[in-house]
Amino acid sequence: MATRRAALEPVHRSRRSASALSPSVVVGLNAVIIAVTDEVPRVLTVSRTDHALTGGGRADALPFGPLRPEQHHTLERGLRSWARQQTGIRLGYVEQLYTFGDRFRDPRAGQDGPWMISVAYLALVREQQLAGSSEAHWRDWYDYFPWEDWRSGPPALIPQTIAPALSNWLAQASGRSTLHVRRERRDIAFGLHRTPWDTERSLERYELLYEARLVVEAASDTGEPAPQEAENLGRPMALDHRRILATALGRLRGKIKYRPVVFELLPPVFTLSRLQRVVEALAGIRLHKQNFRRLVERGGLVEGTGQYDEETGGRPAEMFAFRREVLRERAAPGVRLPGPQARA
Amino acid sequence: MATRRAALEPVHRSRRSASALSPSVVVGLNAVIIAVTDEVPRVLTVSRTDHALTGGGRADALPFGPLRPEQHHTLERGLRSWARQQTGIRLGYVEQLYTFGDRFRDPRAGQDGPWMISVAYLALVREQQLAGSSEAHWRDWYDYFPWEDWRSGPPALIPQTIAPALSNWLAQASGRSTLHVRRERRDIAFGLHRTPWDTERSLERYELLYEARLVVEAASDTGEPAPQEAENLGRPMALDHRRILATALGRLRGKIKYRPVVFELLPPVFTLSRLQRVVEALAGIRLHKQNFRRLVERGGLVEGTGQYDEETGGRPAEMFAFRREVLRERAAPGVRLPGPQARA
DNA sequence: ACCTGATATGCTCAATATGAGTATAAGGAA
DNA sequence: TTCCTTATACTCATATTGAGCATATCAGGT
Repeated sequence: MATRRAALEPVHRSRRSASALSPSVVVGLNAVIIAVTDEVPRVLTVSRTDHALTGGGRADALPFGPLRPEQHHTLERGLRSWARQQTGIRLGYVEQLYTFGDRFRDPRAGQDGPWMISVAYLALVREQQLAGSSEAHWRDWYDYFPWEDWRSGPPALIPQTIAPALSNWLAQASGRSTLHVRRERRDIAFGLHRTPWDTERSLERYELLYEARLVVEAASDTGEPAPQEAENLGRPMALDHRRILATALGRLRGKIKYRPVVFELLPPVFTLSRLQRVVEALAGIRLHKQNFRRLVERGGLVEGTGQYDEETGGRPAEMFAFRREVLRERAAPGVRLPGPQARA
Repeated sequence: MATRRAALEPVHRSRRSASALSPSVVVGLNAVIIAVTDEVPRVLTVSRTDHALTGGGRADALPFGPLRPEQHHTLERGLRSWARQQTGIRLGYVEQLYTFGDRFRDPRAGQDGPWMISVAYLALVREQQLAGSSEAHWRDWYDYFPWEDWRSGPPALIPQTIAPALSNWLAQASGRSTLHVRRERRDIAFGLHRTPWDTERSLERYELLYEARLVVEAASDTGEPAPQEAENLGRPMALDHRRILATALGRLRGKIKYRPVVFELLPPVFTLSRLQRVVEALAGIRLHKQNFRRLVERGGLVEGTGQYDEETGGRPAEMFAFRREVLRERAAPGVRLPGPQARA
């Protein structure tokens, strides 16, 4: 151990004092690549062995690679390069998401292991085939967060599994005030007790479940076995990748409301129904059709092209395109969601 | 040894090669600490020598320190610790802002110098005295961005200095399409040609000025002398700190609209006028008084306490307090800005 | 006591925007 | 034709906004 450490020192120290001040920091780059194909929002994952998980099996992971300062001129370019290498996809729209450093250390690396911080990015692409050879897969993001999909009403999972399990977690609170704090967090996160469901709180929800040890990652991080419920609470991912994905989900759900980013997920022309289905897929709720149309059309976000889609199976739908001029006209142009439709 | 190496494999191929792959990355932590004291939003700065600037003089900088993995258990705690050390202030509300890695390299370090990435945080505190000894100062953030303050109408700086300088920059565009792109960026960023002023685009504005070489930092980074206009376009900061501050400004302006963060800047009880002045200071615009009051009061964001402030110099104002229950009632509780008041 | 000048707080009203439908149009299939 | 399906148009009660006018309550001067 000691020798190993010593052997490493020179590498880190070589560049003068700055390095000596903060040794052994590895910067990772993670990509959350999102597309929407017929009603389902998908995330691009790669498969990788994760020793923390169930006996060294393979787990879903986000495309990832360490920052290489000599090659990557910027963080974002490094990210693009890794994404391309691991998935074959050339990214278009990319935005920085968050930098994770708090919770993630490889448990086996020990206290003096290298500190890893991950800079995560969100990328939006149009649906596309993957090159056959790669380890990459498109997966429904609701596989990871089944409680986030309210498109066909409130998921039964919440009253049946999550709420009871969280009540249990409440009961374990030590003092009166922790109890109160926990109850408030639970209610706000999951929309319990007359609190409305807030689509953007996906990260809070995941973190709450993690804290209550209800997702399998929490169990593997602590070494304790996962409780029964965890099996039903979504597909796990490697390391803290599901947390990163939850962050992406919340961010994207918020952003579509005030910036026209949905169009990154759509072809240049599309029907309003298709636009609506994409928004619904992301937000995880159903919207009132006529009002949605009124909002995007009269809001100047889209314009008709005069072409018609004959494949609808009903009356042909007009094809629309994003109306770029809206950027000049309105301060925060996005798909403001009209009140959610009552349950289907 | 071999076992250990294998165990780390998934994360990055062993410590040794990981370091070899990404040598010399220094992670810095920057704090943008904001307070509002009588109508002026302030940022906490420290003075530091900056060799890139005007012959090694001293420049304003944000509290900053490198991440020390051995000491700092999380990024945020590292940040708090540095902020405390450099300014004496113990931070309350803190959120991560952005990670900067793209533009900032110390010019003198050369190509193979250590790569520095900075994780910047936004902190909100109540107005408070600074310990006398420190190098820290509270500064009006509009000293750095004079064009951002629209509280007494559109700043003359924009039509008089910025617009002409940017037109000049437009003229230097090479092709027809770059010209078009530049014009659109300019108009949207600065609200020119019937585009509305968007308070949240402060980063875009700063970056545009930087690109057009109209702020002194741009000049020092390239080695060229700063053009005349740059002197009037805000007080400079060390390195890329003004960019970080511009990011903070935009983020905060956006966030007050959907999360009740303003209250972090206020004492537990306050008059509605004071609340309004704080919001106006941040947003940089004046609001319609009666409508503002209606919005926060009827929106359930605050509640009267029955106490009155006798110091108004007019009719005493009732003291209000943040109403925590709003978190349960509304999905995105914040100070939605009522339409800006017509110019004073 | 009575103005005047500040603020604070209340109330009105027209113009829009929203939520929730109902009605009609235009295709394909039985 | 008659259904069934999806698209698109129009309606209408209600809520939210933008913009002002009106009144209340203090301090200070006369």
